[in-house]
Amino acid sequence: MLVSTDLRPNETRALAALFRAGALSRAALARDLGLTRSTTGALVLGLTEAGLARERSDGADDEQDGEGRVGRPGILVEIEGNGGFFLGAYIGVNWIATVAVDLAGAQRASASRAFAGPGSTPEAAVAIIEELVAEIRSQLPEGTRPYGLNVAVPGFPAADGVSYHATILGWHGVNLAELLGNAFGDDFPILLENDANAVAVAETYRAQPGKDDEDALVILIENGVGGGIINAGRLHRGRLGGAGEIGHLRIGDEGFVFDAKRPGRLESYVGKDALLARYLHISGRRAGVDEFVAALAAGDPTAVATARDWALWFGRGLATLACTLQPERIILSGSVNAVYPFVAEQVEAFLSDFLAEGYPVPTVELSRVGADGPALGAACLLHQASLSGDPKFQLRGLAAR
Amino acid sequence: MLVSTDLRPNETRALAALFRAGALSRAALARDLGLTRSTTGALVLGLTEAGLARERSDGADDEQDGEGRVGRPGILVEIEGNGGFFLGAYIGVNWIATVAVDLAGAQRASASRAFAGPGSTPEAAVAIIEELVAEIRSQLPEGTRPYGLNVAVPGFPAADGVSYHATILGWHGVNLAELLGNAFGDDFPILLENDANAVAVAETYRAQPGKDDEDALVILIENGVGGGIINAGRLHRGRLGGAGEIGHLRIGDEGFVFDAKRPGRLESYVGKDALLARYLHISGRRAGVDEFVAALAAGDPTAVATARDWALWFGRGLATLACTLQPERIILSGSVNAVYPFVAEQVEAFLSDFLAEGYPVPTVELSRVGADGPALGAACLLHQASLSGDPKFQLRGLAAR
DNA sequence: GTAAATTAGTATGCCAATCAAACAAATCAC
DNA sequence: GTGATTTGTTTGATTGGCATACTAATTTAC
Repeated sequence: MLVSTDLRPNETRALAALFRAGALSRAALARDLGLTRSTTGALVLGLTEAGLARERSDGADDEQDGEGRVGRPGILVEIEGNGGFFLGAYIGVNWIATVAVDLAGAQRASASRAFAGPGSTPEAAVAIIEELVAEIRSQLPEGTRPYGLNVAVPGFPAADGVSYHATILGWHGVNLAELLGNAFGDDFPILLENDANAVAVAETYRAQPGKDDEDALVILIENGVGGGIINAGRLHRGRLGGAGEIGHLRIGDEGFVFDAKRPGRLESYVGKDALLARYLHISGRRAGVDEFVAALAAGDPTAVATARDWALWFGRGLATLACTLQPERIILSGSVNAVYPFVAEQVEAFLSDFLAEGYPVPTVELSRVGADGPALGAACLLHQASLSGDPKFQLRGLAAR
Repeated sequence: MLVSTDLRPNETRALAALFRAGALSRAALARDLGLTRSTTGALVLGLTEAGLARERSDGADDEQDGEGRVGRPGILVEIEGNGGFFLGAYIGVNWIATVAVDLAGAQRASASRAFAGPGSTPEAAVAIIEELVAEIRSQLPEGTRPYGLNVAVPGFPAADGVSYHATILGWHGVNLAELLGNAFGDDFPILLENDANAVAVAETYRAQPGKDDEDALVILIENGVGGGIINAGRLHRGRLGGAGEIGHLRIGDEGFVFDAKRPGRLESYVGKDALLARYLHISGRRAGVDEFVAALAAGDPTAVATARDWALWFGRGLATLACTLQPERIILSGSVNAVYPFVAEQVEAFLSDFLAEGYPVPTVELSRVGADGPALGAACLLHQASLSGDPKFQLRGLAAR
């Protein structure tokens, strides 16, 4: 009879090692885990029987630099994606999205729906998530049960750590965990995560095979400026998940848009509103981002001047953050990304000028993940928790008993 | 025959659990580790025989809220401090210090010596460390071999990750790891750590029993302003250990002391030089920190005005950092601490004003560890690595074979 | 005061995870 | 080809951990 069984510690460790490396021979895995080849052979046998790993058939052993090495070549073992699924969701201002990530870390299903965030109730959002989760679950192989659902929200828990504030949605003191718990019962564990944090994970989680200790800063620029911090491959949350709220970074005295209570903040210089307000101020033209970018591309001097001002403050902010956090990469996301290519040189020159000699200059890159970012990152966080051996997200496999 | 043997994974996990909790009964330890009581009993027997744990005799079971609980009371087991030692050193501008921390996390030995940092060679510093290490080793029980030496340095590795820059000592491109390796051979592993990072660890490592997931920001204020970031109880290093270099945070346009290349930085407003320069500007008096504090205590209006200006910019900087990192505690260290009590209210009012509603306000505290901070923190980092199961710092015990 | 309930610690037998050692298989170097 | 090297598997032995008892020490109920 086939039953679902919890994985033993070394099985989880083996999967984590396979995930890190992409694929490994049994012998290489044994070295990685500090076990003997015989033990590892048995381990891999157990994992394949449980449907969590498989021998790689395709393309032979191309990725491993096996060519030129003496001795019998190994058979690469990799994670079987269908071994498990992790759900992520995003409650945005305009839409709600859900995705499923498989055990191999690949996105396997997604579904989304328009949602008029401000003005809608949390209950309405949860109802939509419930429907979308049913939809993506139907896209997954028969009989699979996800390991959890992580919901990215544009807000933060209050000081009590439970009730959520999502100002941008007009929600205050909402117990989202309870609402979601009511909807999904005890099917699987449910988590909540700030959306900017989730995007940061989506942008960096396993961005390069074999590299899982990245230091990165992901910056989201819309009207507000938010961000997420990745330290050694792990999300830096801070006390309530609010670390990375760099919009309030005070870099000057006023700002392009003035805020009496908190003047001089980063977002009042580099946010979307701020950029367009500056353009209005210089050119007298009221434009959207697309129009502004078109003017910039056409060489309109007022647009160029606006972009230069913007780049100056943006560079200031990045330099400050680079000193404080010393990331390897800074990744930009949001609609203002369309402007960045026009000022990349200026910003990066400012950045490296500002940093002390010998200080590593981070690269500045544009987002790779698209609109699915928050939901994808939320799912990746579950994937990470499962492979790190967190007992709450303990992996399971099918075993003959 | 007694031989030294590596600990098995569960033995290390048990020690880590004992360290977190201070002391646990075998039954409580079993629950913590997810093992049965019988297994845990055997585990504890092994640890006590290996000289790494012991039953607590003193003061009975006071700390555990054992009173009023039904059932047979447990016998508390705690770490035997003599089970192992971790060495930390600090190369300062004026002195070199070394300390030893035992397996229970207690400081057990220290020795220091004056050192004219700028002008001295790295070789001279290493020679002094060698002597001081011999000195503190002689203070430890016979025959103990430390698990490692971690040296806190006022500098950072270059982009190559190896050669060190310590501008304040006048050292550039020094391969400290090699020099230390030559001095100590393969006696034990040797690490290097930035001094501000080490202080951050010293201030937070096991500050409260049972709490090991603190989010804190430690700020060092001398002429320069540096710092270290603790995220969930772990040091946030950034790419080369330079995270927390908040002195370059740009919070204004100029500064109390002007720096043409990087104007408006935090340290040009709140560093010791900046504070005293401001005082000179307002009062016309050239003073040291002690004199300034005396004037402040005496109610000298120019000193009060200076402190108010200082508090304003300091509050700005703290608010910015609190948003970015969301720490639970901000801990201040350095000679300027003497000024802080006079402006604590202003700074903290500014801080909570600036933070958004619902945002947790960090507490601001003054340093608890003294001059030994950097060396102590360096040693604590080794302690942490050992108990976290890092194979490089694998704990060992004596066992009959 | 005594009995019942509860929890801690230990002893015993069993299972299974791991190892060490040996062997067969597949490749490279010559 | 032959030898060297590395992989994967088999075998038997070891041991780490569990379930299940059992005894010990304390609180609660009566």
